[in-house]
Amino acid sequence: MTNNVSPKVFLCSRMNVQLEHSDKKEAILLSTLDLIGENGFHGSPMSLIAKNAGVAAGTIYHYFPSKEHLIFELYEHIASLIKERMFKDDNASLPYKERFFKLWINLCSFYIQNPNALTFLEQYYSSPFLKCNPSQKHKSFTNEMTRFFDYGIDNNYLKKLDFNFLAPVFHGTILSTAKYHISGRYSFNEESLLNVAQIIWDGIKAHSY
Amino acid sequence: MTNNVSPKVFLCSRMNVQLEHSDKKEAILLSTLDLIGENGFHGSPMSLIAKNAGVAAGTIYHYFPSKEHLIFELYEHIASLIKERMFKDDNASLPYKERFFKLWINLCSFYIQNPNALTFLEQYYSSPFLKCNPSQKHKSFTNEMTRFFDYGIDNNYLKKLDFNFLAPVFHGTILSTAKYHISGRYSFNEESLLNVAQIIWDGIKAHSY
Amino acid sequence: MTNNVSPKVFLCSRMNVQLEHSDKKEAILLSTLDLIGENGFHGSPMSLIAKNAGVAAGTIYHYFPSKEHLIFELYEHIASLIKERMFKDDNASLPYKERFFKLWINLCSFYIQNPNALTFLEQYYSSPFLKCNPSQKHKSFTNEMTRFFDYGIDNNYLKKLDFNFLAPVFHGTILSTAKYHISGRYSFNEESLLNVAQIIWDGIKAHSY
Amino acid sequence: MTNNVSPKVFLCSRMNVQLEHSDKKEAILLSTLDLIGENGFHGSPMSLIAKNAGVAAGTIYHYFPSKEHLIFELYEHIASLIKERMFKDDNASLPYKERFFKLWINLCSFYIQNPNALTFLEQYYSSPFLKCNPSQKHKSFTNEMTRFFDYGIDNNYLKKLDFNFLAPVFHGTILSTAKYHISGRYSFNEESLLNVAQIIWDGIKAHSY
DNA sequence: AATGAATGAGCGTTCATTCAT
DNA sequence: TATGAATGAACGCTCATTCAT
Repeated sequence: MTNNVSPKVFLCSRMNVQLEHSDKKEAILLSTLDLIGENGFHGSPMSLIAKNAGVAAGTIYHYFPSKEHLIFELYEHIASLIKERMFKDDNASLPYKERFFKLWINLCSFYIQNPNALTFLEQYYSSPFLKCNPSQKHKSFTNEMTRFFDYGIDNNYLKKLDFNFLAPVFHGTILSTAKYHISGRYSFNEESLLNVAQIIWDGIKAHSY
Repeated sequence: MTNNVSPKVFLCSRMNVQLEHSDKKEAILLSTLDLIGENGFHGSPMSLIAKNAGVAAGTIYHYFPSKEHLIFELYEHIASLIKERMFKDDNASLPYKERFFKLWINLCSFYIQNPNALTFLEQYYSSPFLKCNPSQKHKSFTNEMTRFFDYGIDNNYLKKLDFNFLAPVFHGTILSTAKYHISGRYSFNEESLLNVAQIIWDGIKAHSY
Repeated sequence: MTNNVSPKVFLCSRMNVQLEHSDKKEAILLSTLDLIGENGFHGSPMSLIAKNAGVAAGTIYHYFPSKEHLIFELYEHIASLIKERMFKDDNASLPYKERFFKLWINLCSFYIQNPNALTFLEQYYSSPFLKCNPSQKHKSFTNEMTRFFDYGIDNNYLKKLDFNFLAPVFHGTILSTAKYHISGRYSFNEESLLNVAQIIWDGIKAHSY
Repeated sequence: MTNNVSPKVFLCSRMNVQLEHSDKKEAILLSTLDLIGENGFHGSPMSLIAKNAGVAAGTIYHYFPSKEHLIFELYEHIASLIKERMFKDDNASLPYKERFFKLWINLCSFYIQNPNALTFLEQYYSSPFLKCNPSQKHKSFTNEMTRFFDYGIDNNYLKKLDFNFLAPVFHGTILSTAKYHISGRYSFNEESLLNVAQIIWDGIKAHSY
């Protein structure tokens, strides 16, 4: 992995971009991410989030109308971050294969560097939260991916595969790989991540390619 | 999908094998699965599990010493079921590729037919539950998969890939595909599942194959 | 102390006298005494009393209409036992001083040999149980003591003291001494018990005596 | 008795010394004392303690981490109070006999004026609470008494008696007398209390005295 | 007579949220 | 804006008691 900044600092510094209007709000979001990442929703009462953020419990309610909204807003932040990080050095002029590897590695590295973000997302997706919120951020992310895969198919880099086949393959392998790493079962480095991405690439690349 | 029995009945009928000594215990486990599948751990208080199972709250504690144990036991049941279902028609004398497709489809179909089981497992794995229990069932499942992949590599059906690369690819795509289906974003049928499995197969099969 | 039979066996054997019509009832009473002596009322659920007695929970209700009645009946047993033990070798023809020491030592020894009985009584008296039950056994015991003290006063062995002054002095020192012993703060033997009784005797004996 | 202030007000006013930082905390402690005094630990659920104190159930947990801690803190308060009250007008320059009577009467009066405190202590000592906490307060109280008795023996006011004989005699008679009074069997006034104390004094005073 | 599964009211405790300051 | 004491509904769990067998 090229980025060796510590996960929390990294995430924090990115958040500053959007949060600079209030140190407290940022502190609350980070505290929430930390705690949920470590202990899950169960283990993250508002009182602890407040304490961990260095604010009073009531203060959280100046920034977020409820715990549910706080979590939703954190989700949106992380979703933004993910999109930004994933496509940060993407460029349509690069070779397509290289772009694919970049995207795959970027996202997987992000999860590995920010395990709390991954844990949070897993909890978020497997909770009743999502059911009411078909987040705009998520759609935007999906659109970007659709465009990328369509481009690959249209230009004969990829097999003619439905996006709905490609998406789970792409994202599912990334998630599982990152979770494998985080769980400690295997420690991936850049080379081994490339090996996994290569499997996926071999699976989706056009035969002629 | 060939099996069109409703998920709950299916799961129930399999469970009978191990639970026939008590209708109540079975009802409690099924109620737990239903509720956690629908509402998560949060949304499944013991009182509701009891009500949903048609028993009194205290009755649960005749069968399970605590909510944690109830959930763990449910996990073990589902893990057993998964292993059984996945390998149910596997046979070393079949062509390796066919075996691979069978395994992939079996597991993915199980999740699709038992969405509550999938949701439950997702919650279970992303909770603090697993951290203390490196379940025997899970190890046994992993061993079986290791053997299957080793066999494929040794006999030159698969590329020489580390099991730690294969496992996330295999399981990650299955999970994501099933979740895609369950979320309603795309409705997979047997043919489309085969298409996804084909992607993975293309990614891992030996070049010579 | 002359009696060196183990406390439980002793208590048990005495109870047989009154309980021989049913081993189960006896077992339940003894189990109750044991558990309450060890763990208090809190720590003695009916289920545990049953288990400890080797019977089913429901069986207790064949012998006792409720936990409260069970405890009351146990109280009555112990109260009987105490009276019997205390006056067991009393005899109006013995020297009065000797009789006093015998009574004092008999009761104190009983408590020391049956710490569970003492604990039980302490709990019983400091519970809301007594408030409704001005037990007949207790009155009978009190009557006997009144007679003994009146006799001492009438015959000029004792100062002319109100029974209501003598009773707390007599019983209070016995209870405190036994509790001191049981708590382990000091290990009384027959000689040291006599020393304590001597203090009381010195306090109540007639000046002329 | 010289002090005829009502028990609760008296106890309350003394507690103010240590509790003035919070009316609620004081109210909770007093409510606990009242209820346990009346109904025992059993009959004093947190919900009732809260209601009786005029606070919400959850509020108790701002002041005490658990019911066990609440009870322990109440014990410590009462133990402090007892020591303070008992020795409040003691003075080494007074005649020893007078000091003895003062101490005996002070303690007995305290119990009589604060029957809930006595009931509470009885319950506390006969519960599994004490077993883990050989309270500092208790030791300090014991030390003070040891010093007092040693002084009496060294100066030939008292017989040469082991402290372990004197302590149960002293405390046992006080407890029993106060309980006799509280139970309503006999109504002690200052004179009759002195009569009881005189019995003890006659029992322990040096022959030469 | 004896069982023990089943009950459900009630317990100690937690925590999202409010509001007086 | 910020606090944190206060709230009370809801939780996981216990246990005296009942009753079909």
